[in-house]
Amino acid sequence: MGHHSCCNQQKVKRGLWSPEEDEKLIRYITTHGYGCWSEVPEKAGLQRCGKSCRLRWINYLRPDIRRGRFTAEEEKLIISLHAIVGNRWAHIASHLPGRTDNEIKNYWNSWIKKKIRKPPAASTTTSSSAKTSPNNPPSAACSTATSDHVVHGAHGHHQLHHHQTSFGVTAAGADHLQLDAIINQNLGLASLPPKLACGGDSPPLSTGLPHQCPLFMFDTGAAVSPPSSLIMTSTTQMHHHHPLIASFTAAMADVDAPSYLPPLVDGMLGSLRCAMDCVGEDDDVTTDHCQAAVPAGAMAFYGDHDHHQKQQQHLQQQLEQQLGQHDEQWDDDEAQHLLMWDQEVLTSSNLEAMQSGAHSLLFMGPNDHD
DNA sequence: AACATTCTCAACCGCGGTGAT
DNA sequence: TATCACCGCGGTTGAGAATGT
Repeated sequence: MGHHSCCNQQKVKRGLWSPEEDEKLIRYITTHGYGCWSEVPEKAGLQRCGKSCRLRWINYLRPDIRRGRFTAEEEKLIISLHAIVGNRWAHIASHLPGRTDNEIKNYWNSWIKKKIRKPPAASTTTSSSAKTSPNNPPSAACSTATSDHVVHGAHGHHQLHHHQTSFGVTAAGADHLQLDAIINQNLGLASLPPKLACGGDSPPLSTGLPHQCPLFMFDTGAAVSPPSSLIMTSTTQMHHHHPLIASFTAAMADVDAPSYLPPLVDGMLGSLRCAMDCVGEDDDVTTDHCQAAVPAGAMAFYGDHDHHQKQQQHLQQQLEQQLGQHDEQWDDDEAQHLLMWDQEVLTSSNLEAMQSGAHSLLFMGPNDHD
């Protein structure tokens, strides 16, 4: 194992930090700040590299660090955010004040490890045999899969696979979407068709998890064929009590701070502004109508949108053609809640343009801001 | 009690992005 | 434009703690 390029010097200490070292670092940072980490070790009298000092400060010594177990709300937020941004721990951590990316990453990895270790047969049994140590996330401890399906994104199609492989096999070469699928399975979601996985007719879960699934995400394309991902947000089961709402309402209120938003929607700020304007202008649309929010920072707006019915029907056909490579019937009630990408009127041609030009498509609930 | 196994989490590594020169 | 140094991030490791046998 080599050393950092910044710490090739002799006498650079490695390994666990001693209380004395911590004290030196804290004293230095609190009096001088940390403008240049490479200078910190020398000025603080530490035989560490700057990188190590930075890590120690950020992950452990920061005064605003929040330690202790993750709350249920934090867990839900992590799950939802991970479904959107994947292993972008720093992004996820930015939504959890006082938590570090390292902490979240460790938490997630240990959780996933537990899931992978579970034999497939266990997924059809009750959770009574699951370890219920306080270390286990509730959602993991109560993960009684109700499905034998795993959703994979592959080569332009989303597919349902009967669960014939162990989690270990599935996860071994998996990207985060596959892991999501595993998780979703364990949340009892994957038994539904992907496009309806969050649908209003999904039965309440008996897992103790909120029965309103905030979102469902699946990969529809190979890397060379955008969109690389689609996020389907349910409407009927989302409501404003979801913990994500508060988080992203705050984000919406500060759309000039794009760094707050995950990159997935960095390019969507125009749409979001438009959506916010819509809320402001339409008296019939209250915050209670902003029933859905996904971690990507999008919102679904509810309201009277009869005049969009034809557009939606047309969109439905398009989606059925382009997305519906499987047998399930499109649910009209669900279709009611599918729209819409920008302030543009949706046509088959601009839908195609959207799909060819966008890295990701985010379908939100119907709005009527045109 | 002793040993084995599993879990937790702090720390390290290497890569990519960015800004200065 | 190329190079370099630095920073931040995600992946990984490994020591110690906790738990199981």
